[in-house]
Amino acid sequence: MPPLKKFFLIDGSSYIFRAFFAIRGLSTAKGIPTNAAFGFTSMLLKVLRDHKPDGVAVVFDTKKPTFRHKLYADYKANRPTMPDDLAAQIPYIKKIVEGFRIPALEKEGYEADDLIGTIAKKAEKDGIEVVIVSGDKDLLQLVSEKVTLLDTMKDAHKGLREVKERFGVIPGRIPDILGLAGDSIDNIPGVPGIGEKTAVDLIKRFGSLDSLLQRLEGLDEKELKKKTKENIRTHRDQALLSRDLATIDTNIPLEIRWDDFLLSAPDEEGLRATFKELEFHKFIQELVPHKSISYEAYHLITTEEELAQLVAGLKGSEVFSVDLETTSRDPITAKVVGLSFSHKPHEAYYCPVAHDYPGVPSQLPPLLVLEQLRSILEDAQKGKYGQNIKYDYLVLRRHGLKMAGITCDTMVASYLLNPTKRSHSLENIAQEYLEHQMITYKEVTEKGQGFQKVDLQQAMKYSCEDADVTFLLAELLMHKLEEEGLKDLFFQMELPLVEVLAEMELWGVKINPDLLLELSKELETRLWALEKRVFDLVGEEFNINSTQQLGKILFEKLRLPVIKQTKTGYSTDVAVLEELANEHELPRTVLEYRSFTKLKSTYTDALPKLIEPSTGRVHTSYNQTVTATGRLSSSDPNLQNIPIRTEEGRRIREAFVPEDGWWMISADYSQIELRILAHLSKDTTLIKTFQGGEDIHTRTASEIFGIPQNEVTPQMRREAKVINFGIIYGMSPYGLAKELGVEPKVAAEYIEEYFRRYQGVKSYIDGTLKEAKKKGYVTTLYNRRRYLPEINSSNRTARQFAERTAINTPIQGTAADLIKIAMIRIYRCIKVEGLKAKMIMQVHDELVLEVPDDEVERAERMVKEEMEGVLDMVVPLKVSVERGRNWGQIH
DNA sequence: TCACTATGCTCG
DNA sequence: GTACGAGCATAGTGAA
Repeated sequence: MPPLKKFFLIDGSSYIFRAFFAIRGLSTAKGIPTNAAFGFTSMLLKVLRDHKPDGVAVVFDTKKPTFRHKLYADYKANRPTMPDDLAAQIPYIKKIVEGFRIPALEKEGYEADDLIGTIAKKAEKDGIEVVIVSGDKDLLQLVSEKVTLLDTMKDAHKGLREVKERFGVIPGRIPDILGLAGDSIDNIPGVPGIGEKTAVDLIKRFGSLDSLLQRLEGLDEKELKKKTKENIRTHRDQALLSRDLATIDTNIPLEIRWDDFLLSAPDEEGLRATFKELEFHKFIQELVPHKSISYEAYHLITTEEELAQLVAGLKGSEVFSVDLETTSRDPITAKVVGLSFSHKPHEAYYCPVAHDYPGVPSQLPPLLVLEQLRSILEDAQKGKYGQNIKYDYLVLRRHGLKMAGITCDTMVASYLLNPTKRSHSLENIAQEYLEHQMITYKEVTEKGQGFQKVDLQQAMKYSCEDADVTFLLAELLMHKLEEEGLKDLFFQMELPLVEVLAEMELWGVKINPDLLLELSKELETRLWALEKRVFDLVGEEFNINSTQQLGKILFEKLRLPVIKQTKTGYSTDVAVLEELANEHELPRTVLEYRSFTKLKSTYTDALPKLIEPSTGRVHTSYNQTVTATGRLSSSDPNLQNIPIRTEEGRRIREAFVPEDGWWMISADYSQIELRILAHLSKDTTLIKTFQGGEDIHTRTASEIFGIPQNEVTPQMRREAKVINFGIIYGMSPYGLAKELGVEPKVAAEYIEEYFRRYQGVKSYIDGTLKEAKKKGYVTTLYNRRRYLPEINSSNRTARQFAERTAINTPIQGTAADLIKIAMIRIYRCIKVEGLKAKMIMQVHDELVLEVPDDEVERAERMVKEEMEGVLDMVVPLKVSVERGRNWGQIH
C-alpha cells in the first residue's frame, strides 16, 4: 500500500504571481499589500476543502539563476524583477504554508517546475496519484495516467485526454512544440515565423522535433512551405536550445520521503494570528467555525399567549433589535411576512404573519400583531437596533406605525467605522466582527420565490439569526464607535438622519408623466433624423450606440486621427469627438445623437415607469452607506443627476412638480467647498474674498494673472474657475492641462502661481498629506474618517490617487456633514412649528422642499437661516433660495 | 439566459 | 496613465 493516495503538488510561485496581478488594490487598513497572499491562501483553502488531499507540498522558485540561465543568458530576460509590493508578501505566504504544516520546497539552481517534475515522476513510479496545482501550461508535459494538472482559478482539471485534445500529441512532445513555437513569457526564442498552431501541426505530422530536423532537407514544398523550411534550417540550433529550455528536468537530485508530505492538523493559533494581521477575516472563519451563534434559544410565535409573553419580555428590556421579513426589497411596496426580535444575546423570537404555502401552520394575523407591538415600537424610550433600519421604519410606517427610539443601525455604524468597505451587509459585518458566517437569503428561499414561501421552521432560524446577530453587533459596534471617537457623528448626525431620509423617500416627488412622454416623442423624432444623417454621412448603417462599431467607422473607414485609446480599443468620448468635430461633420452629429439618447433612455422613458401607482409619485432611495466621503447617494431613480446644463435637459426638470397650490423651493449653498477650504486652511486671501462678498473666481484670476479685478476677462475668470475646482480635486499639472487645453508646463506655472498667492492653502494641503501618510486616514471637520491604504504605496499611480483623495475627502466630506446637519434641523423645525412643508430632495449642496402657498415665505426664511446657521465658520455660509411651480423654473 | 465588465454620460 | 464623488444605460462577453 502506498502511503499517499491523493497527493497535491502546488506550484507556489506561479500562484503568487498570478494572484498579485489578478487582484488589485487589496491591502490592510495600515497599507500592507495583501493581494498575492490573499489569492494564494484562497487557492490553498480551496484545494484543501474541495479535494481533501492526504498529502500536500508547496514548491517555490528561488532568486538564484538556474541551469537554464547558463544554457541561455536571455532566459526570462524580459521578465520584470519582482515588484516590492509582492516581495513584501513572501514572508507572510511562507508563514501561512508553515501554519498549515505543509512542507515548502525550493532548491537553488532549479525552478519550481523541475522540482515538481522530479517529484511527480517519482510518485508515478511509486504508484501515487499526483495532482499538480498550477496555471502554467508548461507543466502539461508532465501529465500522464497518474499525473493531472489543476488550475483552481479557472477550475480546469486537465489529464491525458485534455492534452491530446489541445495538442494532438502525447505530453512528452510538448517541449518539441515549444522548441519550435517559443514562449514569449519565458523569453524562449523558438523559430521565427512559427507559432503554436504551426508547431503543433508539424510535430503531429513528423512525430518529434528530431525526426522533423532529420527529414528536413528531403521535404518538398507540398509538405513544408519554403519559407518555413528555410527558417527551421537557419534556426535549427535555436530550436534545439529552446526545446532544452522548455524541457522540465525530472531527474534532479532530491531525497523524497512520502511520509513527510502527509497532511496533519494545522497550527490554528499561528494561522489565526497571521490572518488577523493580514485582515483575512473570511479565512479565520473557515479555519475555526465560531461558536458565538448557537441557534438554540430561537422561538416561534404563533399564538396570542406567546405574543403576549414576547411583548412583556420586550417591555421589560431597555433595548431590542427588530428585523422585518417582507415580500419585497422595495419598502414602498413591501408587505410584512414576519417580524423578529432579540433583547438579549443568543435569544430571539420570530413571529410569522403572512407565510403562504400549501400546508402552512396557523399564524397570527398581521394587524393584530402590529397592534400588540405598537406601544413599544412607537415608544421613544425603548431603544431599537436594526440593520438598515430605514427599511423597517418605512415598511412599518406604511402599515400605520411610526417607529421611534432608533438607537443603532449596524449598517450605518459599520459605514462610519470604514466607509470604503465593499459591503455593509449584515452577512459581511458579522463575518468581520463576529467571525460568523450567517445563513444566506439564497439558502432559505427557492429561486424566484419570496420569503412568504419559506417553511416556518427555516424562516425562524434565518430571521432569528438576523435579529440575534443585529443585537450582538449593535453593542459591539457602538463600543467601537466610541473607541474611535465617532460617537457624536453617529448619534448626533447619522442616526437622526435615518428618519429624515425615510420621510423624504416616503413622501416622494410628484412627476408629470405626460410632459415626459411628450418629450420622449419629440426626442424620438429628432433621433430618427440624426440617425439618418449619420448613415448618410457614412454610407452604411451600423449601431451608433456601439463604441466598438463607431470606432471602426471613425478611425478605420474615415481614417480620422486617433486621439485617445481605451483598454479595449479606440476612445470615442466627448473630448475626442469634440476635437474631431473640426475635421468632419460626423462626430458632432454623433454627440448630438448621444445626448438625446441619454435623455430619452435614462430620463424621459425611465422616470414615468418609476411612478408608484398608489401615490402618483416617485420614491427614490437615499443611500446613507455608499460614498467614500460621507455624501448621500440616490438610486431607483437617481434624483441627484437630473439634467440641468443643456436646454433640452432642463425641460426634464419641468416635469418635477409640487401639489396644486404648493410651491417648490430650492435652497442652494453657494461655493460651499471653497468656503470650507477657506475655513480649514485659514488662508488669508481666501478668507478676505469671502468676507468681502467678492466673486471668488474673479479674485483668483486677478491673483494668478497679476491684474486688478476689473481687468479680468470672462475667459480669465473661466480659467480661474477651473483652477479653483482643481484645487479641491487635488489637481496635477497634467490633469489641469487637459482640462484647460494648455501645455502641462503652462498648467504647472498656473499652479505654482496659485500657491504663491494662496500660501495658506499650500501649507494646508502639505499638512493634510503629511498627516494622512502618518495616520493612514483623513478626517472631516466632524471627524468622519476615510482610510487611505495606498497613501504610502510604492506604486506611484496608486499613491498619487490616494494623495488626491486625501485632499478632496476632507472638503467634500465636510460639505456633506454640514448639509446633513441642516437637514436634521430643518426637519425638526418643520415638526416643531407644525408646518405642512416637506423636504423632498437633496442634491449634495441643494435642498428641495414642497411647500403650501401660505407657508412659502416662512419656509424660505427658515430654510435659509438653518442652512446658513449650521456652523459659525471664519467665512460666512451663503445660501440662495428660489421658488417655482416646477423644478425647471428654478435656477 | 444571466451576470459581469467596459464605456460613456448625467449630476454636484 | 491623472483631476474628486456618485448611478444608470447600452454593448459585448463568457459561463451556466
